[in-house]
Amino acid sequence: MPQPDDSEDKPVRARTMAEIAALAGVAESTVSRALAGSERVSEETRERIRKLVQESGYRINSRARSLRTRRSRTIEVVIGISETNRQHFSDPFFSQIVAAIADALAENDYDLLLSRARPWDDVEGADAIASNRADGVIIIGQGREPEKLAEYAASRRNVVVWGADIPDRSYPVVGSDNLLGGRLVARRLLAQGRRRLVFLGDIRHVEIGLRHRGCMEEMTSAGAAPDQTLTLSMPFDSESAYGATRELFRGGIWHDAVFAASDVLAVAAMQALSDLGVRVPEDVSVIGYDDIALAAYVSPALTTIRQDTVAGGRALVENLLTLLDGGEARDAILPTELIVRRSCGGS
Amino acid sequence: MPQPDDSEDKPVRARTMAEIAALAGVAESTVSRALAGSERVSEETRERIRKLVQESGYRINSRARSLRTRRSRTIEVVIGISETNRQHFSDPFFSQIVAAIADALAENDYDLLLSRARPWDDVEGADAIASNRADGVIIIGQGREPEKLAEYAASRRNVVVWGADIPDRSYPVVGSDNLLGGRLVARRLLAQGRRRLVFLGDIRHVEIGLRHRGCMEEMTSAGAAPDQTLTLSMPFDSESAYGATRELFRGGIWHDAVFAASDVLAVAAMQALSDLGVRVPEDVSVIGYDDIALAAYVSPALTTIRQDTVAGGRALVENLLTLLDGGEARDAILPTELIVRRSCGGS
DNA sequence: AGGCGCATGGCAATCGATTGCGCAAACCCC
DNA sequence: GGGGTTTGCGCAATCGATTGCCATGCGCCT
Repeated sequence: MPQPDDSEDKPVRARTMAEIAALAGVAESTVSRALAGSERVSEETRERIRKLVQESGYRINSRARSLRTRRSRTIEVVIGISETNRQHFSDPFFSQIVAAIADALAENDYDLLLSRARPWDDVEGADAIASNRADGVIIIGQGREPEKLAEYAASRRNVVVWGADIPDRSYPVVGSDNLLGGRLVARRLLAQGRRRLVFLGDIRHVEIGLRHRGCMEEMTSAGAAPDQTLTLSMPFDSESAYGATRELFRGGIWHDAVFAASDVLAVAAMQALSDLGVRVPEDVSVIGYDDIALAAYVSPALTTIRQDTVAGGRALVENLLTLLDGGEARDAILPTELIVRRSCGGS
Repeated sequence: MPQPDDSEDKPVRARTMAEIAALAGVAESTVSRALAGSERVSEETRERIRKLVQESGYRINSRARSLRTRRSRTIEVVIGISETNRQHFSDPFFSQIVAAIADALAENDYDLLLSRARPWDDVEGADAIASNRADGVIIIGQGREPEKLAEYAASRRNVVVWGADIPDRSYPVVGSDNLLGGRLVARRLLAQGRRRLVFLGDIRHVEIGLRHRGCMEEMTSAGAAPDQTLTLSMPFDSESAYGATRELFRGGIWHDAVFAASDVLAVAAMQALSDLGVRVPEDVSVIGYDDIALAAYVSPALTTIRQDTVAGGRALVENLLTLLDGGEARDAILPTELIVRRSCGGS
């Protein structure tokens, strides 16, 4: 018969700070301070408590903690692009930037809450949606209704946005120079002698609109007749781009260049061209936007505008934490660079 | 001079339930019940409170709520694959499945917390890591140390895992049949007359190991000499796969097929082959695993084993919620299917 | 020996919402 | 009009950690 045993190796599970306190023979407040590393508790006591915590597998209850401290060390990330559904989160560009944000947050000991809805879309659902769950919000993309975003952000000092530096915004932004990006694309295509462009993407999205405008302005000022340019509006998915491209080129090759608003669209367009026997880049040049990881690995490799997601994620997080700290955020327009690869005749 | 105005259109901001209660002239408890839709509060009062909540822009403080209710309606998602860093979250496969999980959770009004560390990696950092922040945990991938995962999960009833049905596990799994997947790949390659295979991937990962084993077994039982097969171990990133493939084929084409543990690796391998002037699929067949969105759009289109992320995400969430509800989870081995495309000579 | 100061640690209020229990008003019936 | 039910609400404890302020004990100085 096993005798009751009070030896030290018995692993006592502790669930609350009070239990740890009892174990250590001190008050709850002391445990709290010890765990916070306060100088008010002697090094010796701190060490004893730390050990107890280890052994008992105790974990601070972060809900109670953040109720009291009014901070949760959690940041909410919202993909603002999609109007109809959330699936576009699976676009590699978005997941790359979310990953970058996650890493930057982790370095600062923050957690990342992936939001299921844009906070300014007032849900009519009778319930009051719970909130106060994150200390700050990072919004990816200004979407098609920047006014709503601006209104939402106007009353808060804990919102930063990945997007473009547009007028009337009420929040700090980090992003690439979309106008310049569009220009760079146009210049490259013009240098190649291409003039009959197809633009793929929904220009109602602020950033896409700017890319489009930059490209158009440059084309026009170079003397290309605007009516040689076709703009195909479409959502952010491969299927749409594939279908539209195929439809367009089915009758023959009149256009000689495709500028897609994102790499995902560009890759799908190239596939459509390939399926139709149209050669890239000989017959048609294709340029994308984002420089997702796979861009370099498709065949032909995709020429694209690089958006530095790692730098972007870091800048977003830094700005947000600065804001939360009472400081001022600094907008960051990241270097915007054309990466020339085979799809437009590069090496 | 603006006169003080008490008209009803003055938007009173309320921050706590107590304030709403004061506004409505009832007790806090009544507000709580009203918002919860309790029958204990008259429809009339409920309506009045609802209206007040709307006008005042009040949001329930979810921290206080979940402290009290002991549920947060939040699920933590952990990418268990990477041993060294977290960057692999940007692998399209992982982001697809995270997206699917996010959607399934949203349908059930749960939030998704993206974790920065695997909970069983005991951080030696002196601080007790906060916890109790999610009601349940979804782990993607069993990683290279399934025992640790098993130990972690053994003591809880709120963990589900995307992975393989291996012995000694202590948690429900959802996943594809990796062994069968490997077999299907081998059969296809054998049918094509390919016998000199290269396997790309880290077989220490449980799932990868099974894919590898299935493939090997099938090859061997078909009489292919095992020593004709080369296994290249590597992490989950494009660069490694590109480099290793290039290195291997630089000297000439001896192997006639590549089976990569993931599509990302496969695409990179194809790029390396293409850069070396090796033709796919004429000289070398390439098959991947996952069927990420881009697989159909690379050129040549990638043959691969499809993992249904949408069904998987849904199954994971359903199982987890069932567990949380006190029910029993049902392991789900999803249909495992070879999608034949050009990269192995398909249409 | 008395007094002062510092180092440690405990008390209790607090964060905001939830909920078991009990009370009061209203309504019914006889 | 009185007793018994409903119906609708309020009281107060509770979830677990944090923190301002006070209390205790000890060493040290004069």
